Amino acid sequence: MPESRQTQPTDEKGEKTTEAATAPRRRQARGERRIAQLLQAAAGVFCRTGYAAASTNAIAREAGVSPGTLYQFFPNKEAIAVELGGRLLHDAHEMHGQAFLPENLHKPLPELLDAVLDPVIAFNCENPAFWALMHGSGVPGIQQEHEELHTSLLTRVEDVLRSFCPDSTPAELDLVSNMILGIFKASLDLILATEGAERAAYVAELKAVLLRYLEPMITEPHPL
Amino acid sequence: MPESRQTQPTDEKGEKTTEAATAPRRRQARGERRIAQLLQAAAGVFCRTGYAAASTNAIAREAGVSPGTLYQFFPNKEAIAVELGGRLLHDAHEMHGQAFLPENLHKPLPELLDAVLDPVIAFNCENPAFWALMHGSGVPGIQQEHEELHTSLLTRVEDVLRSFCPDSTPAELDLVSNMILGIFKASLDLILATEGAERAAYVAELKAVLLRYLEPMITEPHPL
Amino acid sequence: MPESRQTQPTDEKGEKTTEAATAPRRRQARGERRIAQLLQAAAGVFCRTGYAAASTNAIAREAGVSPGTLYQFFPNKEAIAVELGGRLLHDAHEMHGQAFLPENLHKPLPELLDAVLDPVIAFNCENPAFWALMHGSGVPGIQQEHEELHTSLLTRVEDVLRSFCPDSTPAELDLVSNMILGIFKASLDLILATEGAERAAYVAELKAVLLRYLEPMITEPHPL
Amino acid sequence: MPESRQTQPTDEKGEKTTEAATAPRRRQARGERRIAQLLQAAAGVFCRTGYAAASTNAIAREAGVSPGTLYQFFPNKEAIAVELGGRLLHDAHEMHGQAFLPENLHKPLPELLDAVLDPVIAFNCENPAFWALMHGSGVPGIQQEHEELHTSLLTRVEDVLRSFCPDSTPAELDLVSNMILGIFKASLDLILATEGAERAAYVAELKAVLLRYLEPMITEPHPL
DNA sequence: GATGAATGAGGATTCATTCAT
DNA sequence: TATGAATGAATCCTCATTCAT
Repeated sequence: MPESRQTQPTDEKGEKTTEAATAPRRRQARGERRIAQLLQAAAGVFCRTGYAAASTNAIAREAGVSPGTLYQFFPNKEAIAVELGGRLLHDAHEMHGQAFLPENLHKPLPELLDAVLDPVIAFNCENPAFWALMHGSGVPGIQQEHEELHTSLLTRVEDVLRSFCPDSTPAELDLVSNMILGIFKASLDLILATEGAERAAYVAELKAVLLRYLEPMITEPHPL
Repeated sequence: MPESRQTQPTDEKGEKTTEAATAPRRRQARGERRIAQLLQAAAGVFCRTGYAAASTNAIAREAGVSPGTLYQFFPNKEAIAVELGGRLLHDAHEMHGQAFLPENLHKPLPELLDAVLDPVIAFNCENPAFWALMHGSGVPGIQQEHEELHTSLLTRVEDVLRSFCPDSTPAELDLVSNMILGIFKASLDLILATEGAERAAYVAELKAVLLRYLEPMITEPHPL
Repeated sequence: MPESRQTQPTDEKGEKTTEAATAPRRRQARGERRIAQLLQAAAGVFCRTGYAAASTNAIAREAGVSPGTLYQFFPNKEAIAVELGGRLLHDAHEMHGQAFLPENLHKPLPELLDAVLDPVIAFNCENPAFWALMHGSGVPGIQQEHEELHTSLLTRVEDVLRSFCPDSTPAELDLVSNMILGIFKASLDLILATEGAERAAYVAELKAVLLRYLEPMITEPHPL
Repeated sequence: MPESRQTQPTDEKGEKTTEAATAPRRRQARGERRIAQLLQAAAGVFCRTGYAAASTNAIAREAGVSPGTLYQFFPNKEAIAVELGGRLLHDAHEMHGQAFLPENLHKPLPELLDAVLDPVIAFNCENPAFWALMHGSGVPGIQQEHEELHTSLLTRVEDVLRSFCPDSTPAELDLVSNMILGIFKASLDLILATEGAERAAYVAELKAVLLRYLEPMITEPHPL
């Protein structure tokens, strides 16, 4: 487990900013930097070669440190992926908060799709490692994060869906939400694999698919 | 390609073709069986652990033979995956031929979706290794097979699409076909992950998605 | 041990040339052919790759038989080399008998060198495997043959030498004979590595070296 | 070339060059020692079993380290042989510089032979692996070193020869030089296989052979 | 006798992880 | 802490040899 997670020794008392307190803090700062450096390197390597084929030595090399240093911060290879996944997951959660703003629920479907999908797509374009990691590592620790992510997203999608089709059974909601997520992921692959106008076209197409899929289900007339 | 495919050495004595030809054939039959056995074992291991994490020794063990035996028929690990992929690909191509029958083109969209999707889904349910292999092995030989499969499917989908929307530009056709394939693959994941009624529900949902996505594009009125 | 060496079941009585006796003989003949075929193949492979790097499967393939067949005639890889070495050794001994004819001892040195060296060189040019095998296999069985060959040659050379320098001590004889053999082997490498005029030049040079080396040692005036 | 040769990463902090530079240097020193240790072990194993039969595990065991350690310094088995050959080659070149001093050219032949042969023989007696490696490994990398060595020696011998027989054609020089080298190598085998007085006797005999072989060719009268 | 499949120990090499400095 | 050498189990693959047919 990375040191960054260790409960910092209640340093918030603020007193005694003398050497005895400054040195550890500086060290911790350096540690944070190292961890960030290592995670960024890991992100790059995972993206390029996938989790399984990524060697810890390669990650250390990419980060410009020795393998020993890597193991000073992470107990093993999986922990790196889990921590990286965790951080990205955290950012993703925050981003999802922005995307699924309650006020969006009252927009008509096309605008809601824009409001939700655009930031999610943007996030994934900026953090390609996220998708690469979550996809298929086969590692329990990450699998769990993936499921966490999936469940969280599923819940959010179901919430939106419920506001549009209040009469649906939970089973229906689950079914449709999973389809939506699946369609989204599939499109994300195409979006991440392209650039510029083509990418934009896939984004538009994704929205079209979802719009046409969902429109007939809407039972609750939305304002405007 | 396994070595057993080598042209059998035409015994020059020529006498007693019954006995002289039966023995080699029987031996070849044993080899064929071993190959099938090994490929089936490989399918299982690949399915469970993925290509990269699958060890040749594990495959041999699963097949109940020694590692040396495996290498009597396959020069290396990749060759196993390529041969397995090739065989499944072959079966897939045949199945696609059935699924995309020319006569299906004249059916209305819902029936066409049934006619095309049902056999493809059935095939994938019966050969889960196919999807696992084609997905992400990172191995050149399989990558190529995957692309071959993808291109072949893309072409077939485009052909269908063109008959429905003759006015579309090639770029549009390509875009939409890729979306269709993506949606199909995403749904396939869900379908393969479920069973019974739930699986059937996902199948139905997939058809609904495609139907609603494609219906507005139809420009060519189909009979009835 | 090859069957060819097994004491043939006293078949020389000559009686009963009927089927009961003919069949075995034919079988034995076939075995002899197989052995010759295998040894020839082994000679080729040993020549090309050396003993250590030569695989029994490669020898079998070169001979056009299966590995199992090879082991029907030879118990292991070494036995092939030993038998091959033994046969070549046998031929070499015969050839040496021709080269070291007693009458040659009375020729003047230059002619004696021609008489001895020419057939030996010819033999080695025709049987390059001989030299390759004898050289450096590291295998006990062959090592022994090599020593046998070496000793036999050494004795012959010493005999010649003694007739030229009857006053030499045994130690001197041994020393000089070893030098002569060494010079011969070194030159043989050069001779086998070249062709045509260049080869002839090396042969001439070898004789020159030996002539000049030995001439000053001659104490016994030879006739004519 | 072992990885340890990589340029040390110029620590950018620059402070305390005493401590900051000593630690890496010490580590590098350890690496150097390991490499030397491994090469010495390899020399022993190659000498005993030859290159092909030498296993990397055996070399590591002989060096008292784990197989992984060996691969920290050498990328593969061949690299060990090449590096070992390279180092010995380097030493040999230096030694040849001493042996073929220009001033030796003006000595009479017997003294020149002493001046040249004695150090070369001494070197080979002290580094028996050199000869073992250069002889017959079949590995491209070493083959090349062997040829390099051979060419270098050939050139030096031709130079000496030319000063003695200025009228010889290049072809003659090449022929004779190759013979000289061949005789030398053959004698070296005998010298390395013996000890004490016997070894000295072979050395003397080698000189006698060369002296008698070359004397008649001398056209240029040397001083004294 | 012949075949070729089967065996399994052994060899080269990699890589996650630990340790001395 | 940082380093990079050290470890050794695990992997892919080879090949001499045996066995069933």
